[in-house]
Amino acid sequence: MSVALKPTRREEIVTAAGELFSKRGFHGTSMRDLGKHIDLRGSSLYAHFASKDDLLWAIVDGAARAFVAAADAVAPELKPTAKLTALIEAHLRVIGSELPYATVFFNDWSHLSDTRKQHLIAMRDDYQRRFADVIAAGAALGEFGAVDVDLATLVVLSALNYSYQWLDPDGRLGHAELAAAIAGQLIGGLRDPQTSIALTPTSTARAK
Amino acid sequence: MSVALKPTRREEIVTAAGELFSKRGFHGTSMRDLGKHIDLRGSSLYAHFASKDDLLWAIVDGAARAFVAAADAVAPELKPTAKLTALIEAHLRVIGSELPYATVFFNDWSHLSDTRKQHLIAMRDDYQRRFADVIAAGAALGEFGAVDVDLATLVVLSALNYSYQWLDPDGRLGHAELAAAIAGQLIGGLRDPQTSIALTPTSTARAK
DNA sequence: CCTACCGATCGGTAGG
DNA sequence: CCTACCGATCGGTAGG
Repeated sequence: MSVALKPTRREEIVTAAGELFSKRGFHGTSMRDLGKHIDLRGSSLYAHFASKDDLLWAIVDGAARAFVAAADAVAPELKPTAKLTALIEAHLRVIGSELPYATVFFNDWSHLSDTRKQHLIAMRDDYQRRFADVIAAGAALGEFGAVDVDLATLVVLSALNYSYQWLDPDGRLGHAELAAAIAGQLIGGLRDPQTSIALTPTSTARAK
Repeated sequence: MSVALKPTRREEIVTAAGELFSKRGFHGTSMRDLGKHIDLRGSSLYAHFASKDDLLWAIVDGAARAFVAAADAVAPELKPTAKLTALIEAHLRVIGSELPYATVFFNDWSHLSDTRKQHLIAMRDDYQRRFADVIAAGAALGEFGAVDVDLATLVVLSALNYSYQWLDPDGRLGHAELAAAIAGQLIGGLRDPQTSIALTPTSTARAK
């Protein structure tokens, strides 16, 4: 919440950690490396975080909460198409506006301690259900076709999540245009999923 | 190619590294850890690989080649819709059949040495172009709508790539069904992208 | 492929 | 927030 002016030392640490972890990975960054970036001894970081895992958790949990908060801000009374559009826009906004944190979130969540990993998975399942519910409602109302809701949800969220790899806040398209185009494409796929074309049996050989 | 019987020691190492790196990450796995899993001292691994980076490269380059080989096996004369379906199926087949390698490919490619990273990015750009070309051809022929080709390509490949996180070779759906459903959804989005709905200005507050 | 070893570095603590 | 330090471990090499 308080971000703009006079970041606390703790915030400074989290910001720097977000940048370093996102570039070199959690295990590829040492506490000493991190300290150097904010003129602090590595050992002094432990006055603010009891462990490296706690620091990772600050980032990952913060990102998870940002996703939930953005989805919470979507008007609940919207019809499925409009609601899914808003959810997609919100999701992309969080990724785009907090790219280093989003990168750490997606790349390094698996290196959290077991308890926290479980906690995070529960949060993710909840979050995912919001998308699934909207897609199911859209299918029920005829706004979307008769899709496999769980699979369709995974496809939509996959397309959104992987965008942390290529989203460019300073890119050719502004956020609104980008989000609208992506939402349009993903929702088009829900409205009119194509029935499968018989696949020619391509190479049956395993590639390796 | 030679996989079924009597793996060489080198293959054994790569297989074990694929499993460990995919679980704990490249920097989270030590050469000694790896050695233990195949009854070898960590130092003995250096008789087969000159460096840990070489070992990561064996995995990542192998996965990259598998993607290219699978795409090469797609009949070139197919019309855009059928061709894109086949490309999607091929991409998912590589991920699903080599899940640990695919996981390392997507999670740890950024930890390669700079030269190799550059090499890999060039391969990826080539590979990506195959998808972009088919989508552009489809748009030109009217099989697809007038999409932003580069963006539409990123959305399709993002949806496919992130699937390494949840694809389950022993899951509810078989590979063919799964691939057909995913391809149907993604191609539906290219055929009939929805024009954007005016977005209500949801929370303008940054989430963090 | 092993033993023995290198210098460097790791996450973290004690005690101020 | 620092100095000094802990035991453990890292990637990698020498020499067989």
